[in-house]
Amino acid sequence: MSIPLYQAKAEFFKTLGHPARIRILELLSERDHAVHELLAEIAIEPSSLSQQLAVLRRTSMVVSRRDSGQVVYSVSVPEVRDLLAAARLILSGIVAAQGDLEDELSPMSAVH
Amino acid sequence: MSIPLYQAKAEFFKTLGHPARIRILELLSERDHAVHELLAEIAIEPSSLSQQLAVLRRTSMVVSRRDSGQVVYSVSVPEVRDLLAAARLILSGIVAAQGDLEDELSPMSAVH
DNA sequence: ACACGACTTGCACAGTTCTTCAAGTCATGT
DNA sequence: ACATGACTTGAAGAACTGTGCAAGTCGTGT
Repeated sequence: MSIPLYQAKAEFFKTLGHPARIRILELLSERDHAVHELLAEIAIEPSSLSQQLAVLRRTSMVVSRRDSGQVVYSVSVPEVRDLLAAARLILSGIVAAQGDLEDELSPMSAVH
Repeated sequence: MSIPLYQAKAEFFKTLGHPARIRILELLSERDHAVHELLAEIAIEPSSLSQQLAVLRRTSMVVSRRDSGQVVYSVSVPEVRDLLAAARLILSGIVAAQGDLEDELSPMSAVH
């Protein structure tokens, strides 16, 4: 049952490898959100949101609790904020180095 | 004309979401390596290694140069090291919370 | 010019992940 | 007890990713 570390890391990053899941984590790292609040911010089917939340729950990155008829999610590991920040840093470095990728990346950027 | 940032982030993390690519980045963040050196450390087919290197090249996370008959790779963004460290931190947090995966995480965790 | 080692690329097959629809659960208000 | 709003789950097909083999390129030494 020995899962090598690099394997665990890969799984971990894979969990972050989806736009909706990134959005969720960013919103949750600001403050806790009920599912319907997330739904209002992220343009996606309820069932799809639920699927992505399930992925994040499975990897223990978020936890949910019931609160007066709603389900409220929160990040279980506060360091997630640091990680997203580190990613932002690297990303801006890469973008700056490439200089001109921004234009190609714009389709559908209206949303955010 | 801004990139949907969460989309770019997701792509970025997706790039990290593969055991071989994690290994590669860890090795390269120690020092530059020629392909055949990577091959000696990572147990995969040459063509598979090459494919994964291509993925990392495409996302500008590594660069390659030819050097006396060999191809040498290096990380192009030094902050990658920080990112891997941040991931390690979160991972150990999650693991500690879950309790019993720790043993598996020790092989080679001395350095990384 | 030729062979060889060091890599990379193309490709087909297999496995994995996403998306959506339909159905199901659960707690609250009437 | 029933309806409703708030979510979750199951499942099927589409889309994407990874793997290994065969073939190809590139540079160096003979």
